[in-house]
Amino acid sequence: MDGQDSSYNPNLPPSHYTPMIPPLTTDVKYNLYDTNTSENKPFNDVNGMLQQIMSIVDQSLDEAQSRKHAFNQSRLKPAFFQVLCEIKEKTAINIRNFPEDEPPDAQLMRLDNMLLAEGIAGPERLGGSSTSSSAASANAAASINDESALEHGDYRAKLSQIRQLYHSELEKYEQACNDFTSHVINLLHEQSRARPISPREIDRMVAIIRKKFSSIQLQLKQSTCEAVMILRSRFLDARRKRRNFSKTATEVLNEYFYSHLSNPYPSEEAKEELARKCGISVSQVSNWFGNKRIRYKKNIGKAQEEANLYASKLANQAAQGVGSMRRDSDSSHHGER
DNA sequence: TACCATGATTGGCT
DNA sequence: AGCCAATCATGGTA
Repeated sequence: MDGQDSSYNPNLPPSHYTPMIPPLTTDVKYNLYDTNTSENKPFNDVNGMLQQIMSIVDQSLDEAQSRKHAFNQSRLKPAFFQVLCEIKEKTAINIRNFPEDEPPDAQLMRLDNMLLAEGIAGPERLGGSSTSSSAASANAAASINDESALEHGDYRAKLSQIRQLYHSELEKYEQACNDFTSHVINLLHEQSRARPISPREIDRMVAIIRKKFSSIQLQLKQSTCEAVMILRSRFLDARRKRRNFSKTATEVLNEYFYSHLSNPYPSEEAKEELARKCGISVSQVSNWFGNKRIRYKKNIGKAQEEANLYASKLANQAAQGVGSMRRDSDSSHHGER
């Protein structure tokens, strides 16, 4: 075998050996390991040793126990264990056919990427995302950001809550995994004095444990991703997060609508101005007019009062002298109602 | 809690 | 691209 295996000595020095399983007998005779007794001599050459081991099942418990201890003290034991380890490597272990280098799980990678993208898994990042975006889209009414700042903060708070939970859980699993792994390693090391265990076997066991724990982590990551998705859909889906426009905004929009009732189709420039006045986006203005037109048409009777309301409002404004800058198309053509 | 109001979305049309 | 109509999903309220 290679140098790694040949250098491996599965045994502590015999003098340090303490049996894990206490002798079944309390008879002191077999607890004194006298290497000078005739029974122990056969362990000094390979053939004798093998013979002793093979016939151990025929012996009484006490006798077998005694031989076991004699074997443990034999100078041939390390070499013997080494051979057994090599045989194991070639046969029994391979039956399990443990995949040595399994490809990284695709799902796990996806989850990791997402967690990284959401700022859950990566390093803590400072909340500078909104400042740059608002600067970039200056025309999109600064007050929108003000209005949604509270919710945005709420979103970030919930996200960091998820992040915190994720990290503490992850750490917990990591800790548990390490504890368990070192425990098993210790156990195997201890057992390697009594039975042939190769370092590769231990490595494999560690790999198995890590795999088990990583599947637990996978579940954690999965549920974290789920939580983030739910959070996102709650907070970032505008449709779900519909807010009524402010009273002044609807007033401005209605004012325009009823003063242009004959042709309630604001131009792009008009939309932009309305958007600016109302602190909403242009597409929101378009939505509003779309909804308004269709709903006005559907229920003209009901809208009549509203129309009168805004008509009188306009009249008042005109009477108060604001009318110096006449509203262009209002009085000239509103024949239909 | 039921019901209506309202902003957003979707699909089809021009 | 802009619009209409239907629809969704939530907000507000009696």
